[in-house]
Amino acid sequence: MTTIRDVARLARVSISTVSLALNSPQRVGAETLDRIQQAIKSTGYRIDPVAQTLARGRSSLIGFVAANLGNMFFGDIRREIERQGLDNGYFVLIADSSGRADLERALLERLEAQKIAGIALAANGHGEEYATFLRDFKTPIVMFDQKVEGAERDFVGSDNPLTTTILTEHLLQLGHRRIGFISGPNSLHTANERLKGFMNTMTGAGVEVDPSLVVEGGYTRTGGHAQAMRLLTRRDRPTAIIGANNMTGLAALQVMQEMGFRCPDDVSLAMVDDVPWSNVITPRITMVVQDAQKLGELAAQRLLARIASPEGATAPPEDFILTPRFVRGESTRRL
Amino acid sequence: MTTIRDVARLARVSISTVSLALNSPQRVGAETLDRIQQAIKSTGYRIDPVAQTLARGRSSLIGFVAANLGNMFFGDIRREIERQGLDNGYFVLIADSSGRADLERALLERLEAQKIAGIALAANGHGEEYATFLRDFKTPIVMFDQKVEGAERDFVGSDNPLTTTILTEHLLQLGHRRIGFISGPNSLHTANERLKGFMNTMTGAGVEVDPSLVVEGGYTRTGGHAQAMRLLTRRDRPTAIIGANNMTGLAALQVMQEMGFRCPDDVSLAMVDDVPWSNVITPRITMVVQDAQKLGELAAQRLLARIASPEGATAPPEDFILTPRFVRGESTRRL
DNA sequence: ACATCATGTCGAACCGGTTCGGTGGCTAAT
DNA sequence: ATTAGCCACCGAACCGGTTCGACATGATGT
Repeated sequence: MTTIRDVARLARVSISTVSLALNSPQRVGAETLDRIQQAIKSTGYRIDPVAQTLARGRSSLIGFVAANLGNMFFGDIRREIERQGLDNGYFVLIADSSGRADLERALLERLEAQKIAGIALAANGHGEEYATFLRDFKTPIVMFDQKVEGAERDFVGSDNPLTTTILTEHLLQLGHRRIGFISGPNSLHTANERLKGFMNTMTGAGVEVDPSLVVEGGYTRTGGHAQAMRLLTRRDRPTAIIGANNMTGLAALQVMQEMGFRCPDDVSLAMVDDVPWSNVITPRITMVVQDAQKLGELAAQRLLARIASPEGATAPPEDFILTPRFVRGESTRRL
Repeated sequence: MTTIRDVARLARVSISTVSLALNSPQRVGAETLDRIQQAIKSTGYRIDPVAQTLARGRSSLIGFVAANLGNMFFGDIRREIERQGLDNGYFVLIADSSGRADLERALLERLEAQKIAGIALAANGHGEEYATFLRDFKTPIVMFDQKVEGAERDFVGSDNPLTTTILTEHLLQLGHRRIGFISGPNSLHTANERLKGFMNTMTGAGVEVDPSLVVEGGYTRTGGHAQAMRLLTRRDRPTAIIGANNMTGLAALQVMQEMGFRCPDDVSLAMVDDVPWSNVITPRITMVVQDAQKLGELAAQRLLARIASPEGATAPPEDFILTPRFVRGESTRRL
């Protein structure tokens, strides 16, 4: 391994001059700069990022923390952050919290110990104590998808109440009144907002919500499956089901198939978020989708800005809310 | 930040003793050890991984490099490696090469500069020069999925010729003779082996293969779509199609749906590898699946063994080949 | 009683960079 | 001619650990 000292010796300058040449070339004399660059070429010198991190107190790594990388939604965001990160010289360190707040916290602390430059986080914790933890974190954090009230961090997400409002209005328009709603964990911001969107739209339309038709599927496949099963085995089963995310929506479809119900003839279905290959699933599911790529873009830009400049670090936190898009499928029919 | 020197001062020992206490407690006197641990508790000292990496010349990070994290297959493997890694104190640094060999190589070099402890790699490069690059890499590497001849590294994968052999035999048994095969990039080991499995089974059964029915879909959704389109728009279109991986297989299904063909009534379909939610796709696709979790387990174990012990580092490379499993769906019918 | 050895601890060098307070030489202002 | 100021460069301290050789002490062997 050739070090900065080897380069200095070869170029007959001090190591501090080499360091200068590397970091602020304009502050070094033209001829000297030339000699140094020659020496770098001929030795094949590559700066040691670890030593640099130790000396600078900050690495060129960016952290990406989410609940479930298997979910295409997070995958798309990750890809975008990784792309922009690499372009700016950052490596992306990925960690999957599996939706566990305690694990997520441990991960964040480990990332911080690595002197990571910044973190993109889809939080799974909640509550005041957690918000304080996030607020006092010294490393720049940009939150996406899940907003944590009181964390006072940049946030990039979608208009979540709107997602379910759109789907609910759509179903109401088709004549549905008994609508089952498979919600997410009430510790999650998006889950609460989506539930709110549903409830408000229903009551706003003068339709009373049967509370037993609102179930909590944990945003997961297994949770969604169990709850869809509960909804569909009832005598007075709903005429339509809304899945608050892609996992629970598809789980509901799976249950319908397993139980021999036909969608949409027997039960209508709509959900929030897309999945890969949704266009080969029969029936094409009616959904509201978020622009994951755009979300990733915004999150990455904001994070890089925070990291790069001192003024970026002190700017007040900002929210970026995108409007989701309605995609009509064939999984909903007029009653 | 409290450092090792703070702890040393508080425990009234030298910093080297604190370091000893941390790394080989049995070499430190009981009473001294006690004082040091007290000091650690009371200061809340946490070792700085960056400084440790610099001093040791090796970090506690593991790299995971694959072509497409969005593909569930890689996702499952990643999850397993991450799980085992975390259990052993390793963080997993993920990088997506997007299937580009040059990018992959750059990523590997960056990982090495981070003094990463080990790498799990699904290679996308090929050729002798690339094999040499991998062989001479100083960091432990365990390869999975894609074997690179001459790299002389541990390899964890499936019996790839068998995957397509099984599918081909299945289709032959159903009376199919004109079978379209959407292959992967011939720079990839798995693609070649799967193609070989198909060709050998066909000729072994005395069936001549129409070379124009063997196309190269690049293992990607778009490539698979284009090639499936070519196959299905022919007058003498095949009666069955095999997708060499999940992307191309599903792309073929998508084309069938777009063109109004019914599967399996008009064209039969089979593919290698599963996708999430395949059980809500109609028809249920006949496939041969790899045990991704088991693959991840093996890869992680092997990598950790290489990293942990000096004898592990010198052990000769070994191949671990798993047998894939046939999953019969309803996408293939008797002619 | 003396050489031998194991045990516990320490000092100092080292890993490979960054950064800050100089210093010497040269030009510009007074 | 003197002072001021700037430019290019350097020395040394520092980031926070690890590791190795040395040393003091007390136990063991003969």
